[in-house]
Amino acid sequence: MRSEELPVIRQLALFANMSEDNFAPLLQAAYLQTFPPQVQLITEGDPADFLHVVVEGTIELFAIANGRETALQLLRPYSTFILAAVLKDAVYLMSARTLEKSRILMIPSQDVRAAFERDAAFARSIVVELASAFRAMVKEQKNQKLRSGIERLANLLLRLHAEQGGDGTLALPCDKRTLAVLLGMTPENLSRAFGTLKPYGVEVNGGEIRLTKLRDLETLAKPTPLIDDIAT
Amino acid sequence: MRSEELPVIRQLALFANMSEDNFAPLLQAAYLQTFPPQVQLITEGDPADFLHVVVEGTIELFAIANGRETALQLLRPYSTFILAAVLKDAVYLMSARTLEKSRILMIPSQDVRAAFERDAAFARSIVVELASAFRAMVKEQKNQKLRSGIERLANLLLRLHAEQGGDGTLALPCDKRTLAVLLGMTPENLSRAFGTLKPYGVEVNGGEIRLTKLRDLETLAKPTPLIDDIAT
DNA sequence: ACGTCTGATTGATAATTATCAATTCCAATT
DNA sequence: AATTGGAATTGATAATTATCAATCAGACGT
Repeated sequence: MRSEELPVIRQLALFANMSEDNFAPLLQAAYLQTFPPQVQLITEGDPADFLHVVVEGTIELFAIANGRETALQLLRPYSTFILAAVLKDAVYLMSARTLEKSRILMIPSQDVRAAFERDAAFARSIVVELASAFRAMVKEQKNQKLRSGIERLANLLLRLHAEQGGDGTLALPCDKRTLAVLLGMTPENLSRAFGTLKPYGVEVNGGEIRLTKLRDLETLAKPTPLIDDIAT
Repeated sequence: MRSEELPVIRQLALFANMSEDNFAPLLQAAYLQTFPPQVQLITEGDPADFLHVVVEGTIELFAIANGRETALQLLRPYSTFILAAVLKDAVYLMSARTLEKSRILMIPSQDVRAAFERDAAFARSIVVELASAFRAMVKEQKNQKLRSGIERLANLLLRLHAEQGGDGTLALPCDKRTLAVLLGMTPENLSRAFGTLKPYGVEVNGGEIRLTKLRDLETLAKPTPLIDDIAT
């Protein structure tokens, strides 16, 4: 793999502390590919052949059972995904598709596992990444089981608002259909939830949202760092 | 720490491949304590000072927000918990309490992190353990978002049944109140769900369950390895 | 055996969420 | 400008789940 992205990849938390001797062969074996929107990259149940890194675009992790589909996570640069399956040499538990044109770095699983054995700094980064992913899942679980749909939406809006500068406006990261399944509700209910939030200063204009009564919205949402902080 | 459990602890997947030189000091710093039922061991939001290992008994991981409480996991020997918080040196995201008299091994966080740095085999075990925990959370997320309450109960019964020998009977691992919140429903609804499952051969007698129409129950539950297999 | 307590169940009702159908909106074409 | 197709919204209704209240059952101690 050769590309102008190499320096930025090198700087990712996962690779930053790796020795050059171990980084170079890892990337040599990797592919950097661009995919159009709505392409399914991986399918749950398949063996995990590659560790994926989102370099550009948006990826949706989703799962299907009983004819129902749900979204589990939305990934933006620079996130890895299915690290756990790669490390356990197991099958994928989630499927992944591009939501927009996306560039994905794919590193063969065995190379990742080999580098883990050889490079202690990489091993440390892997563990931090994995622990973070675990904690994100725990938070999502709490979000899902302890909050109503409206509360989940309110908190998501507050989080996006904060992430995007906190100037009173925010842009939704995907279409509302995907947002709905991500929040664990139907598109129809999401529409109604936005309606319910109108008295709390939520003005919707397509994918652009204005929050005019932050205080009120926060009172409703009751955000807590133990669910809503990305970092911790 | 001195005890007759030392050999069995040594055999746990997490420690089995560790060098004796690294294992001994890790356990020297650890505590093995017995707790009565209904004791809260850790509280979400507190800094993660110890890695916990259930040596005996049952532990419930739970979380509270908005005045609601939910159970996230039930742990039996020999499971570790809050590994992620320990590795990230972060606060607990979940609280833990004993459900019955339980013996817990507690290893100071910094010793775990130090051993991770020093012992490559331990590092590998940690990663496998963490990856497994992550995948368990993903499965639980899918279980929660893709299934109705009755389906979740049906699948849990099938899983317990298989774990306990598959002879047509099974014992619930905790009281029904805890079981209900674990399944993401109210105790009242769990009662009714059991009622709904009666035509599918589910006979309830306190915590003892008989499954007399396995085929029918499986048709309803539609279990899938991508949610219900512990191992994968 | 008796009361007492907690957990479990049942009934009645309300709140939440899903489903189905029908528009409406909007952007991309022709 | 008209057309078209997908997304979004809205309305009507149903299913699911929660809540509140009351009762019941069993374990426990006296």
